[in-house]
Amino acid sequence: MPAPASSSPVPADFPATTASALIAAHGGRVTRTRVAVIEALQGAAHPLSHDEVGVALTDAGIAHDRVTLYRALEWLVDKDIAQRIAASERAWRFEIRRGGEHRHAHFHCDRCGQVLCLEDVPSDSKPALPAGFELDRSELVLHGACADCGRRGLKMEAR
Amino acid sequence: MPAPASSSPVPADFPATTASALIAAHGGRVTRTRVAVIEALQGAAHPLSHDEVGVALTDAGIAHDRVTLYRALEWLVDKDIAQRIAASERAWRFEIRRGGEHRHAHFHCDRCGQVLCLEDVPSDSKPALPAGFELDRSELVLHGACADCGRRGLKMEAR
DNA sequence: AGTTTTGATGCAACATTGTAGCATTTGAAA
DNA sequence: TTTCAAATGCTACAATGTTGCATCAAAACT
Ligand SMILES: [Mn+2]
Ligand SMILES: [Mn+2]
Ligand SMILES: [Zn+2]
Ligand SMILES: [Zn+2]
Repeated sequence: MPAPASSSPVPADFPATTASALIAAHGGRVTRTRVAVIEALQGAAHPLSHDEVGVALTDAGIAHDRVTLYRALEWLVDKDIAQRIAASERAWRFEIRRGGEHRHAHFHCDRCGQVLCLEDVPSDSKPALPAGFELDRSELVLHGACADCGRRGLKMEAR
Repeated sequence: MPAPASSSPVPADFPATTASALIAAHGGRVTRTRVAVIEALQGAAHPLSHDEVGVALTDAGIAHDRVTLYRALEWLVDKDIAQRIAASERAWRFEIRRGGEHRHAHFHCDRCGQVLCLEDVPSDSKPALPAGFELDRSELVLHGACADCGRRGLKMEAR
């Protein structure tokens, strides 16, 4: 089912939801890679690592290069379409930033390394900072053991 | 002023403060490297990267190997003498864990990469987690621009 | 003080994660 | 269709950690 071909300039401030609309709205070129990356992030139930996105692209039959993928993700973050999460593993994780949604905390299982979105735990503390400091955003990451891993049991299946 | 030489078994549960006492209290061997690392962390005004600790050791005239340093830091974290902070730079940072102190948040300047301890911003939220999850600790990192960098001005002197 | 034990170190090699430079391709505007 | 900057795909490279293993030395034991 081919969508109405071409035209229809996207209203730039309307919360676009399709990948191509999002890209175009930010003045970027709509490429297969970018579209696929966005769709991978949109379809994910939790923040994806660079590598996981890569797998998703492969699964979708989209050839891709490691570097291109890094650059695509970087661009998305830059445009605020996606955000990076440093959950204390070595690798960053990425998730789509749905318009209007407020920031939420994440849970990092120190056992299996999984990262979970805690949609209803806000991450927006705005404490008083030393003079001259300007706050951009706050990132709250909880650490512990996920249900699958259970607190008791072995130690350290992953950092 | 040489401390009373030798002897005096350290009361293992008293909050030891000297490096050697800390190490011994955790059943580790008191080595020059470990002592120097702890003292570097204790003397630091902010969390140090592996590399910064290395410089401190060099300054203190302590020869050291990259790997040994990593392992020393790992051991300290393992024993809960120090803690790791993932402030979203590539490299971890380490800080001493002073007994009884509650966890505090950190500020990461997205401009210059500096990390600052926000001693009076607690980082101890204990929100409700999905069933089966167990919380160990929570890490709160604020992002923005430090006073030196100022919000306005150039972009991206460091990630 | 000498011996022994085993934790800690040093070195080399490797792994992971991300960047930079540059020639080539391609999206999309003209 | 043509044009041309933006994206891509290499290839190198940088930064940060890790593994294996032979050697050293802290501290316990005699
Ligand atoms: Mn999330
Ligand atoms: Mn701190
Ligand atoms: Zn887990
Ligand atoms: Zn700064």
